[in-house]
Amino acid sequence: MGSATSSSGFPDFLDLAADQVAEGLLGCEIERKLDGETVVVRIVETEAYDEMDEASHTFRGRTPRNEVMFSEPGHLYVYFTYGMHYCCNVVCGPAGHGAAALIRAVEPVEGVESIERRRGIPGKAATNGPAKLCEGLGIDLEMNGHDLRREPLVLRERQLSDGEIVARTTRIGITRAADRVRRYLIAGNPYVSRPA
DNA sequence: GACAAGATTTGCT
DNA sequence: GCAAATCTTGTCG
Repeated sequence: MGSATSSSGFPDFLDLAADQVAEGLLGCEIERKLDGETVVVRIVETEAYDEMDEASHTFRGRTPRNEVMFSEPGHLYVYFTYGMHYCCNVVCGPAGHGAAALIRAVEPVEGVESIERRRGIPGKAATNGPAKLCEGLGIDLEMNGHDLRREPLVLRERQLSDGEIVARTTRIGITRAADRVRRYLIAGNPYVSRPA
């Protein structure tokens, strides 16, 4: 994994393959500035996708929608689905390979009230799902392609706490390549969308 | 140009 | 546990 919190705080492993990035993102923080407020959350669950994956948006090549997944690692790929939900991913390397790590669940660290107000629901139910956390953090298509090194949405590397262990399982909500073990989560964390 | 499916969430039975 | 809500994207004709 990356070194223990580099000076800039920005992860140095994002140019690696999707699975390594997905695992490395666990424990990392996202700082979101919106409406004059600052919200900080900690990533507790992710999933890996890339061109060789039948379940990935990039499996059948480049399209207007997935173009961002082929851009520089460290950018945000946001997509709209089911006619009402947004989900966000961190673009992974190597650059131009159409890979990304879906952020499936986060744990509030700061500004919980702001998240709950936007979601209209208190507690872990406010951020324990890909579309839920996007709504809670006010992320939509306007953030597609955003550079995560800049405000108002910044990604910072953080180590897992002592005793925290990474668990791997098959992914959730997909029908193709459903048997591939590419979902990563912090074992036992109460904010994950579903236990391991 | 038309149609089916979708990296989900929520509410009701 | 199951189905509805809701609409964009990709694929096929």
